[in-house]
Amino acid sequence: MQHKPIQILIVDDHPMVIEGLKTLLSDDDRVAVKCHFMNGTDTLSFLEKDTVDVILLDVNLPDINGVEMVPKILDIRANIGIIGLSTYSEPSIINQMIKNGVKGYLLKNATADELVNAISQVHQGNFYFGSEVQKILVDSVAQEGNELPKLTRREKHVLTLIADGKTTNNIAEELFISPLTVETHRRNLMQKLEVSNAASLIKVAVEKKLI
Amino acid sequence: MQHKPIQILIVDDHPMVIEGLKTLLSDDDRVAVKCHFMNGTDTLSFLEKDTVDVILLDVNLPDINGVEMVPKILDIRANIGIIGLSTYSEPSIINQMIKNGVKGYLLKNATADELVNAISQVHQGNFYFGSEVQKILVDSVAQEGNELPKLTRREKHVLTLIADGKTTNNIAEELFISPLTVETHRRNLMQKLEVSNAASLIKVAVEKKLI
DNA sequence: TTTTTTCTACTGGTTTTCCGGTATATTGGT
DNA sequence: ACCAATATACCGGAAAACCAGTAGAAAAAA
Repeated sequence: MQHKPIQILIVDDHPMVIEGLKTLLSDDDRVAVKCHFMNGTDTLSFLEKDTVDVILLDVNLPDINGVEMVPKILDIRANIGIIGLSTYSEPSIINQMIKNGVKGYLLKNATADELVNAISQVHQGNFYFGSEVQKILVDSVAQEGNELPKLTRREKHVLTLIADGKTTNNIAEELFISPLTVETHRRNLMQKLEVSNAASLIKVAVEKKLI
Repeated sequence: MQHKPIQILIVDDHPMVIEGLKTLLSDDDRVAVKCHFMNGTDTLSFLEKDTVDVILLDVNLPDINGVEMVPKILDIRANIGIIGLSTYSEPSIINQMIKNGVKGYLLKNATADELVNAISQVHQGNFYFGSEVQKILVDSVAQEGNELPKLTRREKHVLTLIADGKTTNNIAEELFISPLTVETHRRNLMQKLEVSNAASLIKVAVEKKLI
């Protein structure tokens, strides 16, 4: 006996991607695209009234960030499976998405097979991640412990001022504190980020997106 | 009398985008998608034997960069209209593409209307750029003159070593030159990028994508 | 082949950063 | 009220960076 098709909701602001997904999924009768939305708010208000089994969620929406969408969706319908979709594989975003509760993640170069696979796996309560995405997950496990150190508010502030080319004295004047204090902050920053001068301090700060 | 439909070639490595484009264009009988390829080499070898009127060309291909594809295509078939396609609007890429000879550029959030419009305009020998893309073009004209200073090969090298936290002496050893020379390079770098210390040097270098 | 740019190198001096510590208010959370 | 984290501040000294100016080789462009 034939199962009832898995109801799909597509959220993506690119018409061509929406149409593409619909076409790719139309050949397979295990899935059925119920509807689509091109922004976050419409999606959420739809979910208040109606539901689906699996959501294909683009991370780059015009109104609400995809990462923020996930908990909002799960808040309304806890048992919807969410599959993240994006063009490029940015480790930080993928990690965030997974933390927030997506069950799958695909890049947009996924094939129809991968798509249907992901959907049915996620619908059964399993996880499914595309091969590139898996590679990223492995990498991020490998460098576990390399978590970015937490900087205090003051340190972040001083950091940006250093990046602006201000000297210790400049910064001290600007913050109405002693230059010696500023230096202490700078030294703590360098220690936390494991560097030995301001130049590489800025480099790793940019790399770790602290600026 | 009905015109012969404009023959289209799609080049994109995302199956869902290909299908989406085909679907979006299928409603309009002024255009006809002849075929598609998912990489640059296949595209070029096709063009050796056959041709089309307009190419929809993704800038992110697995093998050949989209920017480099443009002259290669025009080299084979000078009178094909090329429309660039990308997800995000990066000014430098768009400028490069235009320099290389694309007649249109769209972001992937384009609607079916925009697509068909762009295609027919380009086919008639005109230009067509999406609204976001136009904004970028205007911006890049507005800040003309703010061109990034040209760094010499040596300067770039020194710059990266500074970013790695190396001191003047370290760099001198590594390059087998006098520390005084390295310092001269550093000073020239700071002058060219209009900063007064290594920290902000790195910051602007990153901003201007020199690292 | 000239001319220009780039790479190299120096003198001499000032400023700033960096390092090893130490230490006390202040604030935030439980 | 208490403890941890944060922000504050200091000393003394070494190291490195920064500034202003000059200038000769080498390489690239005209």
